[in-house]
Amino acid sequence: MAARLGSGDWLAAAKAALAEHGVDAVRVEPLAQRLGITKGSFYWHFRDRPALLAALLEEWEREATLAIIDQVESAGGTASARLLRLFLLTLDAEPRLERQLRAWAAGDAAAAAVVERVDRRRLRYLRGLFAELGFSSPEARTRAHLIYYSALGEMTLGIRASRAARLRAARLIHAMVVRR
Amino acid sequence: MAARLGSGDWLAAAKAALAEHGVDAVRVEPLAQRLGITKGSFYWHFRDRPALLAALLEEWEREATLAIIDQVESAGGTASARLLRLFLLTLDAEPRLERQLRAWAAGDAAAAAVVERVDRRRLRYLRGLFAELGFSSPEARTRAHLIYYSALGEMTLGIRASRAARLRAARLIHAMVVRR
DNA sequence: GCCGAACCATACGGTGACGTATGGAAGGAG
DNA sequence: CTCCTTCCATACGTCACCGTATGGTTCGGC
Repeated sequence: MAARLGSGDWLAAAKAALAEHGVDAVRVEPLAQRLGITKGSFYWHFRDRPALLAALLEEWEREATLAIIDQVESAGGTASARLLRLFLLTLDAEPRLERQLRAWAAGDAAAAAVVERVDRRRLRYLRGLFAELGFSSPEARTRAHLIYYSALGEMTLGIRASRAARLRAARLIHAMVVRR
Repeated sequence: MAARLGSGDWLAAAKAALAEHGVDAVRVEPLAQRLGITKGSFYWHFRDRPALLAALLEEWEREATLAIIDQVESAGGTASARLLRLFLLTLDAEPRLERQLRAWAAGDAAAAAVVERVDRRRLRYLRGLFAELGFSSPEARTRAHLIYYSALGEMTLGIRASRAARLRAARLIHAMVVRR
């Protein structure tokens, strides 16, 4: 069943390797071994390793922007409620991919460009929410940064408290950042 | 003049390579070429590449904790003033090393342990400042996290506004986080 | 049942690094 | 001046991976 595989399988394996061990583990021959196949398959589906990495970046850029924001927008509610919902969602988000992508971006211009675009889009969305709450443009900007940094920090830092503690912290931060 | 060099020169070169291009660029032979010397020298001063990386980690752990905190403590002032001073200092801090070390930590357990220890120490210090301001323990904890995440975000994210804008943002964040 | 296209295996040459072995050179103690 | 230590150069063997070449295998359409 599904003895043959397509470029999608390679991408999935690459994504898994990236999330677990970083971009440096996304190598053709190890992936082939992991897939129980030879690299002959890889060079049929992809031009070379850079092409795989580019595809990986492209896929992440698409997902990273839409995934959470869409989920929040479709739920609706006041700007403040959406903000809290958004923040709480990041508590349960899988941080490994996000983390490894930022690590990748530290040493690679293409990845850095993608991460920067994603950051900009997410920040723009957050600014919009604070604008809805009536904050002036620079105020909205700063508060957007503040809550975004917090979410990223919670996700990417090694220090992780209990879920209960993080939940309490999230509510407190939300209250501070929404308050006039 | 100083034709011969010691392990310190290798460490310095390694540190520069790390800051510029990440841990992956800290390789023996490229460093040797950059130093205008051969790797025969390296394997005299260091056991192997892991030993160099370990030394790099050790040095950073020492500097990263002391450097800023000491500077702030020696200046004195109220807890709030020290907090603001600390935050402003990070605006001019060189973010590349910090950034690359976190990237390194994403794929290496030893580096991750070091970064986590550094984070813990810095957070402990921040918690102390908020405790001085009279915040309860969990409140102090959350506020410490909040301001730490912000500083890290400002340092490590690709998006960097003008210095004036960042300064304004820093003051605003400080005000929010200090307010009861 | 045949054929072309899609897919995979195998074998190869090339590259950039690692670490080792061994033989100098340079510099100070005596 | 000599000798011992410290430091560096050179040459080598190895390894992991890249990308290519080429030949096999499977599958859908006819």
